[in-house]
Amino acid sequence: MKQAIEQLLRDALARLPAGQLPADIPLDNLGVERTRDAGNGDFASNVAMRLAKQARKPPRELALAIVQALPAHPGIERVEIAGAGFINFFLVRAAQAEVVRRIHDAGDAYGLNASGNGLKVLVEFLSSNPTGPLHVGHGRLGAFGASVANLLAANGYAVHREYYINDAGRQVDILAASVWLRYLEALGEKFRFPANGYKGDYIREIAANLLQEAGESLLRPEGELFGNLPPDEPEGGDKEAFIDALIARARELLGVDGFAEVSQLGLKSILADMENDLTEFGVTYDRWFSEASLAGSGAIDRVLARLRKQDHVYEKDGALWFRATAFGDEKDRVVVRDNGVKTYFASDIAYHLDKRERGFDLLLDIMGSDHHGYTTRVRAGLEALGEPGESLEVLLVQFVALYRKGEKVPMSTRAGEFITLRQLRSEVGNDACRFFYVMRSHDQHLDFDLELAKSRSNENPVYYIQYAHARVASVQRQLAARGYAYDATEGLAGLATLVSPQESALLTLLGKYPEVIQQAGAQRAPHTLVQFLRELAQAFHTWYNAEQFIVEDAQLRNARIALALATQQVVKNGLALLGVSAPETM
RNA sequence: GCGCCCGUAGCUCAGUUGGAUAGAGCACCGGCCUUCUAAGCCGGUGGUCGCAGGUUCGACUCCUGCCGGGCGCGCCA
Repeated sequence: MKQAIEQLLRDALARLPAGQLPADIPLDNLGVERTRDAGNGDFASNVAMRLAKQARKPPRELALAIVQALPAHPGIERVEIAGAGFINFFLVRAAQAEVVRRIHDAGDAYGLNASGNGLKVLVEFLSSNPTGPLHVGHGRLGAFGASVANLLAANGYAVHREYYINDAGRQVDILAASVWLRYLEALGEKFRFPANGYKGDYIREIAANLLQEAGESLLRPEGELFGNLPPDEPEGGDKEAFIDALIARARELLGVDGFAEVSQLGLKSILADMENDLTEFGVTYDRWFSEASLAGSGAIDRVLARLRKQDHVYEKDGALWFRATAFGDEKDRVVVRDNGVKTYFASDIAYHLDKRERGFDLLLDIMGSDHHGYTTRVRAGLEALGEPGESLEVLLVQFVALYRKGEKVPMSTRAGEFITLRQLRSEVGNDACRFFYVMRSHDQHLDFDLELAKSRSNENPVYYIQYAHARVASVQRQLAARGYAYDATEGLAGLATLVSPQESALLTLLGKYPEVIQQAGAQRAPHTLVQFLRELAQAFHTWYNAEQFIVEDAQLRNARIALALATQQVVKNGLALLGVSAPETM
């Protein structure tokens, strides 16, 4: 409808007598929008106000000229000029109810559109270090990333979901060392655990698996391991230096293969656990991409060679630096350290180039807000390799704070007192989790109220929306119980009977749904859909209380049930995009 | 110090990319169940949109400067 009105306005402007408007006025945006207030019609355009200056006419006078030139349209009842020069469009009411037929015909596909034009987009999200279980902060990234990916798919983008596994760096060595030490403890060795090791209980579980798989073959006496190492932090030393020395020693004692066996087992266990956790959460990926594979395939070296050839790198202090400042970054960045080790940033460039080489038009990265600064760097890398900087879009998601009974739940990874995603899911349920995580804009800190998420009452927005869906299912059950059957043909034929204010409000919202999907996708803003669903549920509950659906008059009854079913369908479609279930009973 | 994000009702937040009288939910006050689920509905109280300028027909929205909060600023990953 919006497009139709825009076309009418274009036609009207073209019909205006020559000289009324300068010839070169831009017609890309005619300012057609839904009105907030039904008193101002269904759609409004501010085009007369925008063009008033160029036309050298008062806005209202120009609006009048436009309205007089406006072609008739069967869906538009009347057009009014209001306020400073708004042109308000009032739709024919009976036509409005036709949305019920469209929803009936489209079913699960209602709201889908092709605005994405099949553009290939790779959504990389979460990509947490595989060194421990996912916690509540990761949960938000997962829920948000999955919902954004769903929205893009609904808008006709070709979406690929990917998880980047940081399995190549020092933290994997620390993981391996931690697992091995717990393994030694399990075999009765006694020593103090390193300050910088991973101390979570999951490490002990992995160590137990290691013991089962490897038996005592990896046992080495504690004395050989710790002899002649620099002091750890508790002894006044540097915990970083200590753990590095410990890792080097472990490699000596176990051999490169033995050490790799431990780290592979650790990685495998943690990744399997993450994938399982996320799958239960309804968050799935098309591919888990290994950072280590980039080094293995020579992709990083190829990138470095290209940068060298184009003179985008230089040597200083024994390290190799990328001229990021030439591409808008605030400082140059090291890609190869003086010890010959390639940095994480070097892998990042190679990874993003790889994405482009796989044919993705848009690279959408979704990560925690602490990764700020990353965008400029990686974009600089892409540009240096001849890729357009706009192909990379980064969404930074702000932190989550849990609240229990009004008190902030303390969380610190260091002290090991973090709450895992699994714990949260089992406490409040997947539906409430998925919903609460995307309820707020991603650039807003999220206060996650545990009591509210758990409450089975009208205070809880998840239940409020799900209840609308369940209520319709209940009406259907009641219908059958009273010996009626829903007749869709009659229902759709009787749509013109749906003219009460509540029905009209509901119909308007149902018609708006495709626009909401488009907007939420374009803005990568699932919370927009959340707001909409709440409004829709409210409009439904209001109607439900105002009117009986199961009435004697068969045509009216069927028409009302047709509208109820259409509402149910839209609630279901919307919740599906958010990864929230639509229950038949509650 | 520099960079990014945020500041809207008592609390948590929307605000359709510059439009009409700034909106929800919670909390609070008052009503509605012999009738399809009261996990619901109806009505009411509540605002100097952090502050000060600027841009224009029009600013919560854009620009500048302050104030306040969060995060980030390694040859870490």
